[in-house]
Amino acid sequence: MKWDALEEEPCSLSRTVAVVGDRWTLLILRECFLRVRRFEAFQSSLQITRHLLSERLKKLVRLGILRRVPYCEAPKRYEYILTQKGLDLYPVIMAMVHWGDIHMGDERGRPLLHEHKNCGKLFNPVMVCSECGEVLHAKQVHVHAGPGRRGADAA
Amino acid sequence: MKWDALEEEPCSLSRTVAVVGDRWTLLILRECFLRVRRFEAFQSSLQITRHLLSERLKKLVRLGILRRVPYCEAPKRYEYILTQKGLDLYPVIMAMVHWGDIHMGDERGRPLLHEHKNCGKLFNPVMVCSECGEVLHAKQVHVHAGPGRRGADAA
DNA sequence: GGCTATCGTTCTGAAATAGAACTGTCAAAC
DNA sequence: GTTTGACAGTTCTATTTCAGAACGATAGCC
Repeated sequence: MKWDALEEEPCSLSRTVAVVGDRWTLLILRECFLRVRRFEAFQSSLQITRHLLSERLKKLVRLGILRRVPYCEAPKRYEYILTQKGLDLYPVIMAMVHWGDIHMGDERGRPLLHEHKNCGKLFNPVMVCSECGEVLHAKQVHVHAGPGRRGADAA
Repeated sequence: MKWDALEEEPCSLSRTVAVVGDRWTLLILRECFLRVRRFEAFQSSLQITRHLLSERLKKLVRLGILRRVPYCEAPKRYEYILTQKGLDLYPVIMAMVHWGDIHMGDERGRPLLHEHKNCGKLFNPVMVCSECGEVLHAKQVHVHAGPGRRGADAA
């Protein structure tokens, strides 16, 4: 399956995977949420090849997840900054971080701790139902075909 | 960077990416949450090559995300079923589905709708703070180095 | 001029993926 | 008792993608 084909599937997961479903893109987004913004900074902290970094940044800009903003006129230099669409990926990243904290940790403990400024406490991200506020579990969710469904695929 | 190296990074996101950071693995997990369990069923619904499917299933079993359970003695046949570790990936999948619903939709509407059996309503997944219950936004979170941090990388 | 910083592009070999065919086991049908 | 079909993989080759390193462009500073 090609990446472009994924984007056309009648499945929101496929479409999201088409955008962030490769390791470098996810790692680049992690850096974005850690306030990294410049080409050299991404490159040196990720050890990604410059070629791939350039390509991924272009893709993220094209998709409206990052904005390319000049911060220096001469020579022309740009920063890559998350758009609202990009900021909305926060739950995806945090869900992955949390799963890694729980299931892929080592004896030394968590690499990073997250503090919620609103309440001042260290927290875990929890996924809840928008309607009743209860914690979500796969077995309590029933899936229906929606209006955008056409073929056999789903999620 | 090699996949194995990713797993060793002092970063929970890297470690999670090492496991689910490729498109086929994510799509296979989607199918698992939709109750798909057998080799042929994965293959025909995903149009994945048999070779890759075989390899990915092995990897997921090795990592303890799926269990390979015999359902037929002669001939030996197996099903692939989510373990607790696998079920815990539900927030990751749902966060991606929700982002796709919001940002990658088309005019026809959502491909799938999710009903919460507990409250009986169609819902969206929402990520909240485990301590105060408020909705999480990237800008309200402050990141600290944790005990498992060593070098430059983080998330 | 020579040095450094920043942001890329270009090149070549190595690795992963796609696509199709093949293997093996067993049950049921003819 | 031979054929067909379902299931769960493995093997093979061509194509695509990625890694690693070098190269280019632009400008500021000494």
